[in-house]
Amino acid sequence: MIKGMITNPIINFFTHHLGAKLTPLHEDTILNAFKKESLDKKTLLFRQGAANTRHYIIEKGLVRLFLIDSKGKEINILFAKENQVIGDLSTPNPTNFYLETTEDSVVYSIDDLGLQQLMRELDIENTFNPNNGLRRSYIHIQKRLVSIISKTAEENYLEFMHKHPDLIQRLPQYHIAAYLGISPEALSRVRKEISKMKI
Amino acid sequence: MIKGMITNPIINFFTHHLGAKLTPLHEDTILNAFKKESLDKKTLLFRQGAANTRHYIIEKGLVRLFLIDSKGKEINILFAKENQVIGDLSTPNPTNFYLETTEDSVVYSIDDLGLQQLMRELDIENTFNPNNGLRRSYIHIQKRLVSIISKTAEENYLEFMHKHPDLIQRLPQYHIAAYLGISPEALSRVRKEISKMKI
DNA sequence: ATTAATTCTTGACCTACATCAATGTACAGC
DNA sequence: GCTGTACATTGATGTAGGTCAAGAATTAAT
Repeated sequence: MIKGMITNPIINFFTHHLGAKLTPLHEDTILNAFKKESLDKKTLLFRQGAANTRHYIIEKGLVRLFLIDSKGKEINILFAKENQVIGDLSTPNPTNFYLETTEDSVVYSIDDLGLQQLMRELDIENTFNPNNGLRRSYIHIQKRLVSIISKTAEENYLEFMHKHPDLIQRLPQYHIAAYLGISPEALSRVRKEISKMKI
Repeated sequence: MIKGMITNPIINFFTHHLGAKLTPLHEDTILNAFKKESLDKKTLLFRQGAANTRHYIIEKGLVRLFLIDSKGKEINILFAKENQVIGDLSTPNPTNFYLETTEDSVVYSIDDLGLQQLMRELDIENTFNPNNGLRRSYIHIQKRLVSIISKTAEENYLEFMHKHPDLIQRLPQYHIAAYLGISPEALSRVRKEISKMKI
């Protein structure tokens, strides 16, 4: 076991997010279950209609989950960066989403069946954990729904800024606009207003 | 075991939603873990700030989970009717929500600790079920977020109508408006347009 | 049945954000 | 270093839905 292994994003996910305690043997089993890939910026990992989409753990880079709405416009559902997990929960059923890198990235992936098998092997399958990832994701998206309904574009952008100052740097503005549910032009104007305020 | 027990909403929840197979002894354990209450319309089950809020299974009636946004306006997060489950996932932490009956209702409730204990006793905690309720709820709210971002009030109302024709009858319009994220006046105008179209 | 309380509708006006089009800016490839 | 492509800004104009206020229609209470 080399030292760097401890901070491997997969191991990190299993220990921190799921609260599992792992033996070196466990770690080995886990690492072997995932597939590692290095990907260029703007690589599509899956597209709408694909079945059995995989779960991805990001080691390096930035990835976005998005869809194309009935008017043909992209909406960003979720971003995932280093040590975060992303995928479509409706897997193995066909997805409505696209998953794409927005930077050169290194990712580990596993399909849903593989993940279930792994969880079973490790005997940490569905620990009915009040703080499990899905529960937190649900709470998060619920808040986002409320924000989009009740707050202005400016308020939502400011909140995004405070929560994700790094993403403001790493993403083009039109991707942030497509996450906030506004047009790129509107975001540009919001930013102008904010910069006025700060002076 | 009387015959009616089979269709008890709690037993129904455990068998259908969780896919558990229950012995009569199990059923007894489950039923004893819940508290039954009969409530008048507009009864508040919990309010914002309350800790350790309970999970509710509705036997009869209709209940809404809502919050009051930063501008003082109510937003309906979720409705639950017969055989449905409702509660706040951040329990046992303090909630941001209010839970209120919109009709005279009969409900069964359990606190989060009790539910976890029950699941452990029944040894059904560890079913890593890809179609579990939370996963479906997440997918549902994700769709709703996209709809609110990308569709018009009219499209969203029509969709609600098709999915929940019964709730259209049972809820006052301002509660539906507060679910769709629009004002009651706007909903009234949307309905007028729709009724024009139908003629 | 009358009255009172809720809920719904309508009109007038307003505002946040969308859309379209043009111009500016900054990187990336050669 | 130039040139093309991607991204951001700005202005002009349109529109969905908000807000406020008044009245109509239901529903509930006595």
